[in-house]
Amino acid sequence: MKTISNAANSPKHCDDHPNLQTTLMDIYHRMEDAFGDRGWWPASSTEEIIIGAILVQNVSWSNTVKAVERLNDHGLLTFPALAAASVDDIEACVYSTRFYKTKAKKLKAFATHVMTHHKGRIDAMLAQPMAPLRAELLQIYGIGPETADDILLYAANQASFVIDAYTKRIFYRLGLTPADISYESMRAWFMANLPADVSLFNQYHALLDAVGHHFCSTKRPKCEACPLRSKCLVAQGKLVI
DNA sequence: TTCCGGGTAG
DNA sequence: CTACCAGGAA
Repeated sequence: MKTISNAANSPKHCDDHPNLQTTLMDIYHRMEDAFGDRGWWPASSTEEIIIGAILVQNVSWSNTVKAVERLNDHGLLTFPALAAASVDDIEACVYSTRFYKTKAKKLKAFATHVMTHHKGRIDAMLAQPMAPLRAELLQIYGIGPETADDILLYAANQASFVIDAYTKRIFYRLGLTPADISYESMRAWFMANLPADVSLFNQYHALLDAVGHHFCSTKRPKCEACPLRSKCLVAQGKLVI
């Protein structure tokens, strides 16, 4: 069994529910033994991570990659360039992302925000403390809670736990959270019961995505091969879906 | 709640 | 051929 960072192994900031932390780390290690290092977020710059996070909203990763590459080919993979570009030109680059008109508006809105409020310096914007930065991100058109946490974790390297549809589905099936839990409640639950470690949160979300994508599908989950089968109510026939 | 509305894996 | 994808706005 692999070991992770020291911070992730020491129950420093979360001694209210030591048993729950043990459970969450057990789940983590079972997934890591199965998938190894996922290496999220695959991108070569901070700006590319943010642009990709917006484009991938409810869109497949393969279609997102096409759009990022086209933006790069047209010199639009920076916020100064996006802020100056026409919406029509951006739309042409991100056509592969299903809601391409909405995506183009979102990219331009974020780029304009960085230019207007931070003189184009994304690094300065991301250097703010987590709470005010998260609040600022949520006020930008096109940035909801999941994308804000993607940006905080993968672009700003701050320990904000990302919740997505896979996370909710897997933990409901594990019997650890309600089916209708809110985004903010579930994020707070993870962050209250795990050490605030960027590498741990990064890997944890990436591993949940892998389990969700490969095993824990909405219908016909592949429980027999799932690394979490021994902890899961569905795999043990105790929960019908 | 509904709209958005390309692309591909199965 | 259908299902559904690293969501968010109105």
